[in-house]
Amino acid sequence: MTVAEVPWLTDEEQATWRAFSTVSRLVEGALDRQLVRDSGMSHAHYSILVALSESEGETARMGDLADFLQFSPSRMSHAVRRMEEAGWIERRRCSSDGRGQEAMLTPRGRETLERAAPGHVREVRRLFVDQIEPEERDQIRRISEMLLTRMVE
Amino acid sequence: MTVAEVPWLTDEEQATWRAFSTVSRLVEGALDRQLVRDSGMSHAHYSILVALSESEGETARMGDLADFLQFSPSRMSHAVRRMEEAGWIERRRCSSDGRGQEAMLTPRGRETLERAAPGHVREVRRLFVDQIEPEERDQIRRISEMLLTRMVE
DNA sequence: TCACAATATTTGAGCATTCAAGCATCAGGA
DNA sequence: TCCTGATGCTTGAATGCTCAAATATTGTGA
Repeated sequence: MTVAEVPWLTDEEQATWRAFSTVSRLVEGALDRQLVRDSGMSHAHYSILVALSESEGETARMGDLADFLQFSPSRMSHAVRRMEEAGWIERRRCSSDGRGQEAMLTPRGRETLERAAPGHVREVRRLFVDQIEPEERDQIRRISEMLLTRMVE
Repeated sequence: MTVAEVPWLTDEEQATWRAFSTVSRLVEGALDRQLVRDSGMSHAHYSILVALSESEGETARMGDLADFLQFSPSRMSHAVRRMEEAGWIERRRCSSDGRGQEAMLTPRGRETLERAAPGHVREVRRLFVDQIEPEERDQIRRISEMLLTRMVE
């Protein structure tokens, strides 16, 4: 496809895209830094701890975790290895499928999550949730879920 | 601050936050992959090329670039070094301030940008711009710019 | 039953980003 | 003029993510 065949972005489209893209990156970066600074974990690690804590038996298959969080298998594998080294997670072979692995939250992992959560939630509120009106929240949610659906399906 | 003192997220707030956060990450990741695959550059590199191409004389101070794109100085420095190695950018000492550096687009950098742009714009359209109605676009823009203002000020 | 493709996950290399520290230059006051 | 702190940028170490390749197990059709 040549340049001429691509409909360029209008000024409005470009301004919207740049604002959205920049704010996403800044919010994500700020959350990451807060978690690393105060709890020694990345936002990815935090999300995995949350996902496990919400799972039946605080245990989940690697693939299910990856699907739920929309992580690549490799990202999940690297992250869980780190977290196992930190003592937050244990891995064991899946009984029903020898190829699979189950990740399980350890008591220490649960404690770590519980200590990290308040500061993280406060930051999510400060940067995002408490900045937007309920009406705006509904708009963002609707649009985000629509985009997500089309990307994931 | 203890757990009890942090107002937890309601289900609605949490759903909104998770959808926004996930979709931002997926869109950013998809754009990055498209650029790496088709043009051998990251989204950060692309943004720097665009910023330079829009600058007076296709030249800009490192710090101004970093401010404009909301990059950390160190991120900008590493990125520009790589791009200089690739022959897309030249760096020279700033004449008015011996501490400063000016980054300038090379002809090869401009060509690289022009070749990369159509595919990137197409992807931005496919994943974001063309998926949302004009009304939704205005909503996203307004909210994003509001959040940005409060983060950057 | 056997071969072979599909699936689940891991691994290693390479690049990007962050933080902390370092270097050079500039600006302002004694 | 000199000293000192601030500024602009770079550097190196540590970590995380992506891709491609590897490993192990499972399912399937002949």
